[in-house]
Parts: sequence; C-alpha cells; structure tokens
Amino acid sequence: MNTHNIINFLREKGLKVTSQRLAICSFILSRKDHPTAEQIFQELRDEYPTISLGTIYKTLHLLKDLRLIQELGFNNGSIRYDPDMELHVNMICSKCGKIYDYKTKNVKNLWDAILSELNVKPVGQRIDVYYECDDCKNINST
Amino acid sequence: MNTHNIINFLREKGLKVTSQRLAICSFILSRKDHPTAEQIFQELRDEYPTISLGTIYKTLHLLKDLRLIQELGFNNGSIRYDPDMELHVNMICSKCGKIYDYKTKNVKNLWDAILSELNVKPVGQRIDVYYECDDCKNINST
DNA sequence: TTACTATTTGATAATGGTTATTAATGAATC
DNA sequence: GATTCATTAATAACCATTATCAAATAGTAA
Ligand SMILES: [Mn+2]
Ligand SMILES: [Mn+2]
Ligand SMILES: [Zn+2]
Ligand SMILES: [Zn+2]
Repeated sequence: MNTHNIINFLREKGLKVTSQRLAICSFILSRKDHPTAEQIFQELRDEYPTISLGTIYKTLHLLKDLRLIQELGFNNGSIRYDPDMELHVNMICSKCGKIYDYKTKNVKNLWDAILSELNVKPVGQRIDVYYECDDCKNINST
Repeated sequence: MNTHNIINFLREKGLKVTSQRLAICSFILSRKDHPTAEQIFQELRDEYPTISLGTIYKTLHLLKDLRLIQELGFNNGSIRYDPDMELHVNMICSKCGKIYDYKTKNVKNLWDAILSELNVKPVGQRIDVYYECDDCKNINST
C-alpha cells in the first residue's frame, strides 16, 4: 500500500490526513519485522522530532480497527504489530526475537484441512513457530 | 499430574515443597482454561488467605523454566498460562476470550507437513484459532 | 484567502500488570 | 530441637499503555 493509497483510504474513512498519521501508516504497513510501538517511535523521531508516543499508539489502534494490521502479544508482555492480515506462519527466533513471515500454498491447504476438521468459521488466526535462527545458531557454535 | 507426582517432581529438582507452591502447581497443572496470574490468585485466596500475588508469579515462572507450562501473551497485554505443552490448537473466542484446547492426530500430521516444508527444527509453537463460541453466538442471535 | 470547527496532536498524568526488595517464615537436614 | 537457607508476604519500584486536555491543524465553506 503506497502513500497515495493510504491517503485515499484515510479520506474514504473520513479521517484527516496528517503528516504524523501518514508517516506512521506508511512505516508500519511497509515493515515486515513486526516492530513494537516504541521501535516505531524511535525510528520516526529522526524525521518527526516532535512526534509523540501517544500518537503512535492511537494510530496503531486505528489501523487495527480498520483491519489493516494485527497486534501480536508475546509472553514477555510486549506487543508487536504485523501488517500482514493474510494467513501465514510467524517464524520467531526464540533467542533474538527476530520474526519473518512464511506463506505458501501448502500452509493454506493444510490450514484449511485443520479448519474443516474443527468445523468452525474463524475470524482470525495466529500461527507461530519458535526456532533458533541462523545468526543465533552461528553465535552459539563459535 | 497428581499431588504425589508434583511433590516428587519438586523434590527431584531440589525445590522445597511448601503448601503455597503445591497449591499453585496443582491448580495450574489441572486447569484447561488458561487462567491469568490474577485469576489464580483470586481462586486460591479462599483456601490460602495470606497467599501473595508475588508467589503466584514466582511459581508460574518456575513452572515455565521447568517446561511444565507455557505462557501465552495476548494483544490486550494479558498473559495466560497453559499446562498443555504438547502440540495443540488454542480455540479462542474473540468475544468472551474463553479458550479450549483442540488436539487430534490429524492436527499433528498436518503440522508435521508444514514443518517439513519449513525445514526447521522448532523449539516450540503456538497455534490460535479465533472464532465466536456458541455462548456468544446465542447472545447475539437473541 | 480567511475564518470556522471538529479532529488530531503532544505533553503530561494516571493506570495496572509485572518485577524487585527484604525481613520474617518455615521446610529440610541432622 | 536446633540450624540453615530457600521461600514467602508485604511493599515499593518499574514500565508499557492509556487517559486527559489545551494547543495545533486539516478540511470546509464563506
Ligand atoms: Mn507475521
Ligand atoms: Mn492451550
Ligand atoms: Zn536469532
Ligand atoms: Zn465467547
């Protein structure tokens, strides 16, 4: 979703297009690494020195309500934001916390099979695989 | 895991068997509803009026380190505790938050297929399905 | 362009769940 | 029963998130 699309989307919803809002939306909608609110705040401060953490949170909640992003709560209490709303597997390093998304036709087929067995119509899902990433593996083996 | 097993397990690990510890372990290891620390605290206060929330947390962390329970962080910031360490699907009502575990041979087969495609050796996983439970469905339809 | 208005922002305070601290307690051992 | 050291309970500290509200501003219309 590019800047133009975001502007149109906000306007359609009757929301004002502020520079902060645009920056936060562009940022999170393009990121693949599931950042926290604090991380977004820190990265945007360079370009928007007066931006407030409260605005980050408000915008993230807005995007969540508009179903453009999802929140992922973790067991250390942190909440990370994921702009991929489609079915996918979050590959999470149990050591460093890095995440990447994994999505193939096979995952979808297998997931549909589980759902038909469960016999429910889900309104959402979350699939995490915790593993040790290559970087962390290499550190351990040195 | 019954009381006797828990006592032996704690002794094997060189941990003292206190009445509080035993109560907390028995409670969480037998519950299927993924309670929060606060819920455990409230339910144990009847029988143990002086029990402290700090002790609840310490014991839960202990059980987590001993790999007898897992923490599940949610996107409202709450953390719930699950004594089922085997592969299973958490069926979570998106309205009322109730959870039950779903586990079948088929789920395992399907998951193994996904893992072999991913080509990683996971150290853990989490599978959530969000849906509307029967109770919440009925409330809406009245 | 200017004036108007409702929304949004930023600064700050408040909230609430989790963790840290520490003196008192009590389980395990002899 | 005495000793020892892990554990507990009470309390304070911490910190991420939310609430508050006056100031700023986007959108709209004169
Ligand atoms: Mn993801
Ligand atoms: Mn479960
Ligand atoms: Zn890693
Ligand atoms: Zn429900």
